[in-house]
Amino acid sequence: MENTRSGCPISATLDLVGDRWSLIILRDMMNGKRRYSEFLASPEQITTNVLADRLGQMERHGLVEKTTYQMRPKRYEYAPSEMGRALLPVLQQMSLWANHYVPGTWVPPEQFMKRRIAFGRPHDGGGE
Amino acid sequence: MENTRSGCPISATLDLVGDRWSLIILRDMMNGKRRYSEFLASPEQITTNVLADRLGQMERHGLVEKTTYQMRPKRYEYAPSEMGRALLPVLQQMSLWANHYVPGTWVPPEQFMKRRIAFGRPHDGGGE
DNA sequence: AATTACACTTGTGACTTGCAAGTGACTATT
DNA sequence: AATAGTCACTTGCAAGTCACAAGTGTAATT
Repeated sequence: MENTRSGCPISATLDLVGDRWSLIILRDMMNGKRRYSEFLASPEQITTNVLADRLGQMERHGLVEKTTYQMRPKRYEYAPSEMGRALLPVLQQMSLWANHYVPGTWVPPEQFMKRRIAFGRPHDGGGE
Repeated sequence: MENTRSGCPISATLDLVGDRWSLIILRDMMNGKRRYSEFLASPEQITTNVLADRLGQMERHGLVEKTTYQMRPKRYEYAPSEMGRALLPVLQQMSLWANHYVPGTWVPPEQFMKRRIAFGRPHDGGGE
């Protein structure tokens, strides 16, 4: 999941977030979660090594920004970048789709579904 | 990638199509491709075993319908079901996002981006 | 000094993927 | 009639990714 398979925008998106976990973490961030332990607490039960790996990957790709929220002991928090936040419409469409076609899925809160994002000017993903 | 991790519609969607290939195959189907050899010919270069596996998985999950288009020798074609076609908005949003944020991605044809789908009545995914 | 909290890292085995080659049913060509 | 070709796969194996459990480093708390 590192370099790009083709110029197709769909495959490019999947090369960045086309796995079982990245968009779950982004979803949590959109809902205000910021810390490692908060992501671990989600019902999908991501494991610690995969979480650390995905956070690092998304940071390298410019989807997530890592900041130190406390020195001594050093503690970090993770927030979605503009590029990361701009994936909200993808998450919203997935939600609408699953609510229609996958029985038993819950309906997300209005504040999640109604939120609108605005694209900023494009920037380079800052690949590794 | 088989049973559901939580009731979250995003995680449910990812449980069905959250891998590197399923949505690429669906994209090809949305663009009219129907046959095994056509999917293999795409620039992303899926391998034969993964293609066979994903087609079977998506068929079992009700995203794809397999029909025999010729007896003697038996030949099959794969078309997206309504459930599969309903993922178009997800693909469109991914395209918009990548065109904005991932340099070098091509812009999909208008007929792909402008197409609109209508949700039918919900139906059960037809688990395996 | 021992315990707790947070944010990870490491080790191991199981599962999934990529790559290459082979198979079976037929059709077309020589 | 034998050979070659097409299509839609299947099989085998090595390499990569994942889940699960345990351990590490820094510092505050008791």
